[in-house]
Amino acid sequence: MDNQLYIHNTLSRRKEPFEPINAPFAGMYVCGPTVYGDPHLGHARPAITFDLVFRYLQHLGYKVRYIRNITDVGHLVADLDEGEDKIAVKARVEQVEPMEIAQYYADRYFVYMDALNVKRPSIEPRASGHIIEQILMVKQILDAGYAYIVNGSVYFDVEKYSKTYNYGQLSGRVLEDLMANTRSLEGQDEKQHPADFALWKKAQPEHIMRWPSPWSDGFPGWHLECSAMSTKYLGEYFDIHGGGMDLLFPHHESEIAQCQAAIGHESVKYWLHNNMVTINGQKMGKSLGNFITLDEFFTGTHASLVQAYSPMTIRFFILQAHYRSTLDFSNEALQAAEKGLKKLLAGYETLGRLDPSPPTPTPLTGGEERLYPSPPTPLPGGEGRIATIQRECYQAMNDDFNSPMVMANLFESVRIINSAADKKDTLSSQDLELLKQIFNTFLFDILGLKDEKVNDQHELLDGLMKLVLAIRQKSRETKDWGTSDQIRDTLQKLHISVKDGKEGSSWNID
RNA sequence: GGUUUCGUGGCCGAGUGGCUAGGCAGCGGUCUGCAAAACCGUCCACAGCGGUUCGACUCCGCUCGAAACCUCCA
Repeated sequence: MDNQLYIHNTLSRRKEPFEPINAPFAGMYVCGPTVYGDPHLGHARPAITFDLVFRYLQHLGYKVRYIRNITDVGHLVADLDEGEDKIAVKARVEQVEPMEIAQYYADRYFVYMDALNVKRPSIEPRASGHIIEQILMVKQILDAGYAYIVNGSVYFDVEKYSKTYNYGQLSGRVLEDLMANTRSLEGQDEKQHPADFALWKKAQPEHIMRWPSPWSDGFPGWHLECSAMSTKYLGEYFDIHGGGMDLLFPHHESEIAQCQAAIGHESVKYWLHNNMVTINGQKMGKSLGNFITLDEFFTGTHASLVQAYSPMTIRFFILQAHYRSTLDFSNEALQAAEKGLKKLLAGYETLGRLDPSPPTPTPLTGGEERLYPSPPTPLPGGEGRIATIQRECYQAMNDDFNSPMVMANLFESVRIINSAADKKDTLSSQDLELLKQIFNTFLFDILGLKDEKVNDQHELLDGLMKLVLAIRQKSRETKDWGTSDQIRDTLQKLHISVKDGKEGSSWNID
């Protein structure tokens, strides 16, 4: 069995064996949110994707330091006033401190990511808290000769850089093409070359967010924070850098250039990029205004939503697609996710109630008349069948985190569990143990899904329900269907479903 | 225009050179006081046209269509 984890490296555009630089330690940096708006479905995708990576690496025994930044300095806005800070714009509109806005939305982000059962990263550094490190890196790049100063701003010299290094190695871009296709605002621009980008930007008088530097009172450039903070916390060469595909160019390309220029060598071994969530075939994003916030999903308060969808439904929905594929939003797809998740969780509950079958002779299969007793042959599959599922789950995860394949295997497990519950299949105590282990490992620990209805009152509720169902059972035995149905209907109104089976009634919170 | 990628059944989505992905929905059964759930069976597929091959949905080429990036965006 191949235990090697393979991950798709955007740099090489192929799957490569994951070999940490400094095992058993592994370092991972992921581009986090710019906190100037409520988190939407698009934010959930990278958070959950790299949560999956984080969880699996930990499961494999790596000691992972996972860094996800909070961008609270803001980026330049091109379509508004030149050189203005995104967060500053919003702050003026709402008449509050810019950092207050950042704090508010950062808090919101944490709350919604917690709801999605996304584990908190090891460190969540803020750009505003690392101005010194960023200034230091600008100096390093200046010293190395790959930047120039104009009117208090510092720009990265892409043209010079590309004479020695390959600017475009990540995105497959060619500098000449970038030249030919960047056509706007060249006259008033301070840049020597259209492809150059800011490392430090002098603040305009109305610009609120600003810090002193050797060059001007200003703010760091678009791409610098990630280079500075990843280097600070993970070192000059680390394992994984992740983010959305939309960040590939120019953000990540520029990060590579910055680190190369400042440090003198590559800084990232594996680049991972998650694909976009689409809506009607288009990217769901801030700029298009077609995003649906997580809050709107959880409460069902958005014109496009026919109902509310729970955090775990959203998580399931995202994990049922491979992270490098686009994922199309629709109510139908989310409802399918909701039902699928429910089925998996119900399967796990059923598993907990199953008694191991004694080693019985082969049950009557086929129904043909038998002239003599059949020998006690092992059942089809037997214990190897469960072990195969477990192995395939690992193979799926090892194949670039193929969560949809893991889910398919879990559904196969549910089918087996339900068959056993229906007495159409038998499972040994070892089978049951292994199944429990598979669910705990893959469904709960690695995929990070959980049963949302479990709460502190569970024991009390359980006791009450046993009582209620015992009373109902009595009424059923006397064929008092009126009482029996009254109990069931009333419980249903409280969102508790009662199901009558051969072995008595069971209940479930919807 | 350039770069990157994609086009799978009613919907969402895996995957592979020859063997059922899976979920949801549909249909037919079993079970059941009724219901729900579950189980069994079943329908619907690989954009189009060429090429390579004993054989392609899977490789190659072209055509058509779509997306992301080239400006802040997860």
